[in-house]
Amino acid sequence: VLLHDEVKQAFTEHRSVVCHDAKPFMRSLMADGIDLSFLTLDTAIAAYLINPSKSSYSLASVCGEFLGAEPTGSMESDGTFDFGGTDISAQSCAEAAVFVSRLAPVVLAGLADIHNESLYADIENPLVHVLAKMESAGIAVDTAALLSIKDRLTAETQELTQLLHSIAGKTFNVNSPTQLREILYTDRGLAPGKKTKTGFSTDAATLEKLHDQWPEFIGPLLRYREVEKLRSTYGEGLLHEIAPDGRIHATFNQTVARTGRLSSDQPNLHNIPVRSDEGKVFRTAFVAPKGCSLLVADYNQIELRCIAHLANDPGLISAFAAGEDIHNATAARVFGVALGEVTADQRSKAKMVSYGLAYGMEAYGLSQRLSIGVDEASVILKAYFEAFPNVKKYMDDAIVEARRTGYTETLFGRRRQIPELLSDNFRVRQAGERQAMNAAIQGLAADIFKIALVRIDKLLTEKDFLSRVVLQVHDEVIVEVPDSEKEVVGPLILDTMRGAADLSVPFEVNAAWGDTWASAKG
DNA sequence: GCATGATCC
DNA sequence: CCGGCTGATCATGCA
Repeated sequence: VLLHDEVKQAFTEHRSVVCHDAKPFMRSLMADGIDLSFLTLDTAIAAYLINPSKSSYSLASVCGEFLGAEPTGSMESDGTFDFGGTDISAQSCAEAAVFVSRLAPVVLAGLADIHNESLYADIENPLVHVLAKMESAGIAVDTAALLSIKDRLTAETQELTQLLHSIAGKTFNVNSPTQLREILYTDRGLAPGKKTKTGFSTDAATLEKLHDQWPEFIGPLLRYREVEKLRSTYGEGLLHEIAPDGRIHATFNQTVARTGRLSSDQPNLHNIPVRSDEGKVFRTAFVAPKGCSLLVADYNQIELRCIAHLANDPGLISAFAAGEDIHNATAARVFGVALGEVTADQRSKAKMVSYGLAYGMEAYGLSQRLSIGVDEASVILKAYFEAFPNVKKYMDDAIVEARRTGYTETLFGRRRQIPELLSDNFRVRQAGERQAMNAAIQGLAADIFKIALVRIDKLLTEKDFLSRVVLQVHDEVIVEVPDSEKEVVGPLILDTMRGAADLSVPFEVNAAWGDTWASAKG
């Protein structure tokens, strides 16, 4: 049995630690006051860079792929360090260690083959420690505020349930699409919209179309859906995740998203509502502790800027360089009007096209977003590509190149294989084309953001600031800053984010201070 | 365990 | 003509 001090010495003084999925382990050691800061290789993350599309990066599956053999140990590690381990766990840990040591040179060679050494060493590897610290810090939550939000929502769902039962003339489970189908399409005899695998759809888009045929029922039903989602996922869900220290410690996954982005679970803090005022209130429950403020800093239009750079499109580049309202500038070009003559409708359409671009948009998707016909959407899309011809060329080239090589690559060398491009199935192939257009864009944004995160942490650590990054949402960081450090730390963070990469367009970073995540968001 | 429908970027 | 937007996570119902 190892003593604490020996463990501490081993992990803190050994200059080269190789590990498979180091973060949970790091976080567990952190709780015991041990800082594993000399990670040199995480074989799970290396395997992810080599192919980010796998469904699992467990030690067994990675060994199976790279070594053709798997550990036999029955105990799968939960990543925590067990000071009082049994003989059985000691045996399987030892076996796992042997496998990791065999794996290391193989995945290193794999990284070298695809020229990912610096992507790994400069970005992904240091990020492990940064994320472990972020998870371990967690974000402070105002439990009372969260409870009162949840109670209000619960009361409203109960009222709405009563109302819907009385209008339908019977009691039923409002959460059941099956029972809703019966009421809408059988009892009431509404003309069904689109179908799902199991029957007629009852999703929000379908209900909106049916609204005028039975407004007194569908109105409250849509409202119920909205409120119930907020109550269950965010009200109940977040309350369950508050740790004894009054903070939420989510997990940030580094090997899940195929584009290179991070994901968050337990709980997912990447989809806390922001669009509706009603949902946004949950952000008031994420707070700064006494004596601190939250700095919320996010990249403005980072994906569009990536497109401008990658496509080398003069129109987009000059609009960004001039600091113009990008949707207004886009609309002016697309609809052929002067900057001052753009209507709200034109701007909103241009905005939707811009959002869709990063998703590998086609006319159908745009038509759904804008609630217009596919033919009208095609006209807008055509006008867009005529106004920004390099963007069109970039998208076409991305597909051709991905089909030729089998993968796409970001500026920093992050790869994503797209075998779907060779599928016989039209639908699958077209999904592959969208991925080919999207991957280098979203992936580059992810690379840049990860660089910023690593640099921000390095800066705060090296200069012994008490400020710490507590949350990250794709293009946004939330930093808990003691009031005494606000003046110094604020500008440092913004400068770091702006300087994370050197593209042909400048980065713009929006920043706001607040006592809660909500008040910080303009 | 899969399907549906919600949230976010 | 097909048939549906990138990437995620979670709650709930239903077989």
